[in-house]
This record gives sequence, C-alpha cells and structure tokens, in this order.
Amino acid sequence: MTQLGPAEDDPAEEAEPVKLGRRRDHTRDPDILAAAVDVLAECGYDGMTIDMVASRAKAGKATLYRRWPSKGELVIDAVACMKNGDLNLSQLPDTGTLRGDLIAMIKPHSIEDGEKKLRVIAGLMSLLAHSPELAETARLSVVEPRVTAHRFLLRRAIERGEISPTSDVDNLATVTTAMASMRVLFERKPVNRDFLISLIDGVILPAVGLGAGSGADPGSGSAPEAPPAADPAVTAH
Amino acid sequence: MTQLGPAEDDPAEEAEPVKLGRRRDHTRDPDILAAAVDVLAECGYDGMTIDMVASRAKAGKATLYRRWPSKGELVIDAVACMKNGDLNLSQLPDTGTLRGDLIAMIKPHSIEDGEKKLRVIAGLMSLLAHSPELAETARLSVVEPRVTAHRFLLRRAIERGEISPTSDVDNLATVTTAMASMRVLFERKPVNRDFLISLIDGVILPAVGLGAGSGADPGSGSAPEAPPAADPAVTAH
DNA sequence: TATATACGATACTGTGGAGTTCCGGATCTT
DNA sequence: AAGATCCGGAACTCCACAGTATCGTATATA
Repeated sequence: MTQLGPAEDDPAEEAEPVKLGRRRDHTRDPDILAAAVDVLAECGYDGMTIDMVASRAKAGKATLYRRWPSKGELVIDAVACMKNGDLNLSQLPDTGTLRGDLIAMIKPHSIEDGEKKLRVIAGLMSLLAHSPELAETARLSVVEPRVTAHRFLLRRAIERGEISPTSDVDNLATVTTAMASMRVLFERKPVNRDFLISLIDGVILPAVGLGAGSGADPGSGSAPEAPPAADPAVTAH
Repeated sequence: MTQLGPAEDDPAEEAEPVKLGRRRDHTRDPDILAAAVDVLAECGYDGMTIDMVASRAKAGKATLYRRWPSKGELVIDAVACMKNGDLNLSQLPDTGTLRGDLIAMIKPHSIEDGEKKLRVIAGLMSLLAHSPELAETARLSVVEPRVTAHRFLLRRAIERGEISPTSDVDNLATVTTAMASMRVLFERKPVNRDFLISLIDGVILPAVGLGAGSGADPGSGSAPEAPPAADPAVTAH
C-alpha cells in the first residue's frame, strides 16, 4: 500500500487544496515504520504492541492510529518498506567469473540486513498462512530480490559460456537464500562468510560443472578461499 | 519432557502405590496432543486457544490443565511428539544408486506429513527466538530426521564409490529440506513430486558429479523421470 | 453396591493489549 | 499575534483468552 522513502507525494491524495495552518505532514512515518520493523524482528507480530512501537519511535500511540487504521495495516507497511535497495540488477558485481560474482555478493552489511529481515518474517510467519497479501509482500521484500540477483548472475554465466545452458537456474538461484533461511530460522546459527563460501564451492559451482575436481572441501576449514581448478576465463588475480 | 506413544509408563511416577478407584490414566494424552498439533498447524501459537484444543479433542479444558501446567508446556510436548517415525535409518530405501534412493524417498505420505510439520513450526517460529528449548525440539522433530536421512544416503553413495568422497555431504543433505521449507513457508506452493525430482536432477546429482550430461531439464515438464546418462551401477529397470 | 477417581462441561476471575478519547504544547501559516 | 492543525502523553473502554473452581457423571476397584 504505502511506500516508504524520505518524502513522496501521491498527487491523488492532495486533490482538495488544504491550506489551513499546517499541511498533512505524516513526517514521523519513517521513524515509526523503522521502529515497527525493529520490534517485529525482536518480538514477532503477537509479541509486538503498539505501545512498544510508539515509545521506540518516541511517538504517541494516537499518532500511529491517526496514520494507520490497525496494527495489521501498520505491519503490512513496515514489511513493504523493507524492500531491498542494495540489490538492483544494474549494479551487481561483474568480476568475469561466476565464482567471483558470487563471492563478491558476500558483504557483511548485506548479510546482517538479510538476517534481520528473516527474523522479521519469522515473527509474522504464522500470519502468512491466512494473509496472502502479507505473504506476497514479505516474499517480494526479502526472498525475491536475492533470488533474482542470483538468477541474473547465473544467466550471465550461461551467456558468457562459462557454465552449461542446461543448468537448473531457477532452483540454483534459490539455494543460497533457502539454506540461509534454514540456518537462521531453524538452526539458529549465524550466516557467516565461511558458510556462504562453502555453499558456493560445495553446492552451486559443482552443480553447474565448475567444481574443483568435483565437489569441494566439506566446509569447516577456516579459509577455503582457493578458487576451483578448471576455469574457462579467469581474469582476476 | 513428556514423550508420546500409545502407552508408556514412567516407573518413577508410579512409585507410591495408588490403588484407589481408578488409577492415573491420562488416557486422553494422545488425542489432546494430536489436537494441539492440528490447531498449531492451522492457527499458530498465538492463534491457538486452550478451548480450541480441548473441544477438538472432545476434552474439557480442566483436563488439559490437570495434565499440563501451562499452554507453553503443552505446546512443547505437542511439538516433541511430532518426531518422525517413518525415517529411521535402518529402513531407508536401498536401490543401488543415489538417484534411485532419492527418488524412492519421495512418498506422498511423507510429503504431506512434512508440509504439516512445517506449518506447525511456522506457527510458533516467533517463539523459537526466545525459547532455545522449543527451538531445539522443533529442529529435532522436523528438520533433523530428514537431513540425517539424506546424509546417510549420500555417505553410502560415497562408500559405494558412486560419487566423489569430497562431495559436500553436510550442505547437500540439507538442500532438499531447505528448498522445501522455502517453498512451503515463503512461496506457498505445494511440495510435489515434480519439484523434488527437479531438485534431485537439477541440484543434488549435478553437484556430486552425476548430472545428465550436465545440469538437467529446468523442471517444469510433466514427467522428467529419465535417469541421468553415465551411471556406474544401474540395477533397477 | 459403595467408594474413589478421572473426566466433560460450564461458569468465573484476572490481565494484557487493541483501539479511543481528550488535552496541553509545539509548529506552521497568514 | 491569531488561527489552525499536528503531535506526544496519558487516561480510558472493551474484549479475548489464560488459568481456576465447581459440579454432575462415568468408570473402575473392592
């Protein structure tokens, strides 16, 4: 419904000229939505109270209800405003090799961001079953951008001739996000760099025929940074 | 804490001889726990009320509180009693090939069972962050048996010499469960036979060097049942 | 049959939180 | 300065649900 952003005016809402005293500000929206996301990540939907969000945003409870008709609507907006910024296809890494691209996508900020978003989703997962709208919003905000990014990198590797065009792009593009979700939600272990590299070298690359020999070091070592053996176009290092 | 089962007596509880009228029956426990699991799968932890469980089990609310001190304890027992039966390692399929074993694990009952258990976990996922005990119980009941089964099949394929001993067994054993979870919880699509086969032929087998040529049919076709090309020991068909 | 217990049903209490209302102060417009 | 509106704070109502208590009944022992 509502989109975040510093300030964005929907002209349809300004139809009738309001020129009295102060105009409709709703200038607290970003703070409130950010507070809602924080509380959701920590307490989940049912553990979150309107008072928590209000006090964390240093706002009055009435202010929230002036802006959103119910707790549910607020949460929908909060989830929607999590839609990722740092994953637009136009500025994904382009190192010349699939492995280089995948490694380059491992950024501490992105990992931390992803873990928090997963915790938010975990907090309202019981609602997703009964609210298709919220479920779709959550998917579009959290998993879809990451899967799309991976799919883009895989497709480019195919066009480059680096990997086979019969590779199962759709499934492979989802593997990393699925494994990270499993790790955060069920195993409660952090998604660190070593884990992601073990996925790349132990699952993704072998599955597209780029395995080092075949398969890889069963990821537990400290720094399995060594690139695979056979490589059609190694540009870096 | 409490384990399910048709009837199992903890001798420690029978210490003092109770020989009056009727003995401690608790004969309704299985019905109540099953009802709790059902309600959890449909409504989640916060959506579930004690009255729902009681009425679905055709029991009185007081009966539940005679047996469990609180809603939380009941839920812990309900989750614990979901621990799988049909996945003990001693009777996993043994077809002679990894692909045959993986395909043989696709059983409608097992899929349906798994989806329901995932829905239960989804319903109390927001609690897992604050209750390590419940989180571990859930993991042991739902994901651990499946991952262990896959790990067993992969290790056997290594011993058999069918796949490379450097295969990333731990990650690959988790892939199917992780992808199925993603599909059920986020994408809200059913885990059907075609999807699981596309995982086997598009991710697992290629990753261990058993891909058909390399990669497989990007799973959308109706019956991609054709086994891969090179195969060291084909016994079936 | 007499006794004691476990059970189902139902009424009850207490509490936490959603949503509402009101008010004083701050801020912008004119 | 005067007017109008938004905000933060705090009090309030209302309700759903956890947990308790009571009672009649069914069932098993003796």
